[in-house]
Parts: sequence; C-alpha cells; structure tokens
Amino acid sequence: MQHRTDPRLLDAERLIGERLGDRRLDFDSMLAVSNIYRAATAVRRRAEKGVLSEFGLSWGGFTTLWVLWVWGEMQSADLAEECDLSKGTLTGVVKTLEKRGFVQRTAVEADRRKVTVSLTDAGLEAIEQLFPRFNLYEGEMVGDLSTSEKQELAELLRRVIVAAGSR
Amino acid sequence: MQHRTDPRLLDAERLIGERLGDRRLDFDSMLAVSNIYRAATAVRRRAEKGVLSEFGLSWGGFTTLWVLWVWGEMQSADLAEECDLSKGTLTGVVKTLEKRGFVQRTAVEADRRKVTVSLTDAGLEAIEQLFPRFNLYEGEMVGDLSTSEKQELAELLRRVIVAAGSR
DNA sequence: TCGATTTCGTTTGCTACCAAACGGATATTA
DNA sequence: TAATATCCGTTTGGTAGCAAACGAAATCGA
Repeated sequence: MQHRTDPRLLDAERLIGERLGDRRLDFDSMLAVSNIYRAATAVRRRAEKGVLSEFGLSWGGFTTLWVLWVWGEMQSADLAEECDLSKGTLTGVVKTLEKRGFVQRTAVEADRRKVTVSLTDAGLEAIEQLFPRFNLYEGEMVGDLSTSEKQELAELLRRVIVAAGSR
Repeated sequence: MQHRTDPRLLDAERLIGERLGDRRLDFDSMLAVSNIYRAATAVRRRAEKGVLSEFGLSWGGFTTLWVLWVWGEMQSADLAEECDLSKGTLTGVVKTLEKRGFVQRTAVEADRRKVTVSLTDAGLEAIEQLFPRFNLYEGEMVGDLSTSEKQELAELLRRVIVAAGSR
C-alpha cells in the first residue's frame, strides 16, 4: 500500500472478519459497498456544513439549482429525473427553493397539468457564486487522489450505478 | 475503455462540459464526487426495495442491527458513532427497531444517564437470516467488478473518507 | 361526444436525518 | 457539601426522502 490511510478503518475491517469467523461472506463486495455509502455520507455532510450552509442549501437543493443552471428551465418531471429524486420529493425541494427566492414555478399554458421550474435572478447569482466554491470543495474531498485515480474511481462507480440500476 | 458501461452516463457528462464552456472547472473531481453520491443512492434504494423491505428495515435500521450483531450489546453513544449517525437520529432508529421487536434498551445501574442497546432473540434471528441475503445483494451491486477492482474501489473510497473527514 | 383511462404535480403519512435545546445524573471544585 | 460544570439520551423543529393516494387535466375509444 503506497499511500497513507487511516489505520483505524482497516482495523475495524479486520475485526469484523474475526467476529464473523467462518461464515461464508463476500468480504470484498461488503467493503466496497459500505465504503461507497460512508464516503457519500462524509462528502455530503462536509459540503452541507461548509459551502452550502452559507446559502442555506441542502445537497438536494444545490443539485436542483445546478441542474437548472446547466439545462435551463425544465418541466418538473424531467427535473426530478435529472436530480435523481422522486416527483414527490422534488415538490418539497422546489418549495424550499422558492421560499429562498432561488427558483420560480411557471404554469404551462398548452397543458395545464404541467409546471416548469426555472432559476430566478437571485438563484442564478447564487449558483454562479456557489459553484466555483463547491467545485473547490469537491477537489478537496478527493484531493488525496491523483487525476488518473479520480478517473478510475469515477469509472468504477459508473459501473456500480449501472449494476445497481438507478431506479 | 475495456468494459461496457451505460453510454447515457458519459453523454450527460460530456453535455455538462459543453454547457459550462470555458469556465475553470475541476471536472475529474466533480465526476468522482457526484458518482460517489449517485452510486450510494442507487445502492441504498435497491437494498431497501429488495432484501430490507421484507424485514421492514431501512438502511440505517439494518446497519444498527448489523453493528449490534458484530459488536454485541453497546452503549447508545458508541452505537451512534459506529453507525455513523448523530445521537438524536439513533434514538429514533432504535425506537423504530424496538417497535419491530428487534432490539431492547437497558438502563445502566452504575450511571443512570446511560442506556445500552442489544439485540432481542427476534433481532438475532432476523439479522442471521438477513445478512447472508444482504451480502448476496452487495455482491450483485458490485458484480460487474473483478475482485481486485472491488479492492481498488474500497481503497480509493477509504482515502476519500479520510480526506472528507467522517465528522 | 362522452365515459374511461392515462398523465401530470401535489398531498399525505411515514421514516430518517441533523443541530440545538433540554433535563436529569454525574463530576468537579471552592 | 453546595454550587457549578459537564455529560448523557431524548425531544424539538426543521428539511429530506419515498410510496401511494389524490384531483385536475388531457387523451383515447367507441
């Protein structure tokens, strides 16, 4: 192992092996999956306590703003899909973002069941200020990895996403 | 790229690059971090809809049961730490597990502020039935990866966890 | 054209999650 | 030993998240 790591993590892993003894167990898969989850939690918490808290945004709120910035005004269902949220959850997130004045809803005349969501001026300003700082945080979170390791990590995860099936 | 992946994922990534144009942007870090989050979400959802739903357990509930199984009876604060949950959240999770009859609380005589949590017989039976099936699911979720790739993934994530700081 | 079906976003009811406030119990210190 | 501080788990108030039920609107069939 050519890089320093927190030795406590490996200790815990070894201990688990001892406790489970001779049970048949796919240890490699277990560690890969549980580390995905722990890493995601750590990364989300750090982002929410750091950059995002200054704008009163949750991870989901930031994602929504980001998607609207990149893709522009979107219909509600597409936005939920792109943010990887259920439509019910998106209603709540958009409601919160509306309260903060970052997004607005617009009824669609052609089909009055539909609603589009778009950034307000304040929302545009927020995401333009926020994104560079968020991207710096992202860099810190994977700062211990080389460029090729980051790419390798992203690629391995891409395959997990496909295997798990995002829906 | 020697493995098949969902081409839609890479398309979306390419699109983002186009939309952001010439903004300075750490693309590799962004993809690594966002894929960590998406993979965790996908993996959690699939587990909760599959194995865990049969026992009426959330991811957090399963984790708690698992930790109690491996470590045995624990004091509430240590359990929260080990499950990577705030103590307030743990109170709620344990409450739910109590309702299901899987765990029990015990007051500590020596220090009456403290409470220990342990598996009931039903809880022991549940986790012993559940774990092998959960482990199979874990295997499926990373089934597209070779053993050394799983280990590589776990190791890269371990370094992210340390860099992000789990608290 | 009008009843049935489908398709929207929202609402509802639930669990999960956090930070911060709380209140009881233990430690500390004057 | 009495006042103070600290340490526990719980509660509170908020957002987030899902599935399923819902109501309004559009579409389809006959």
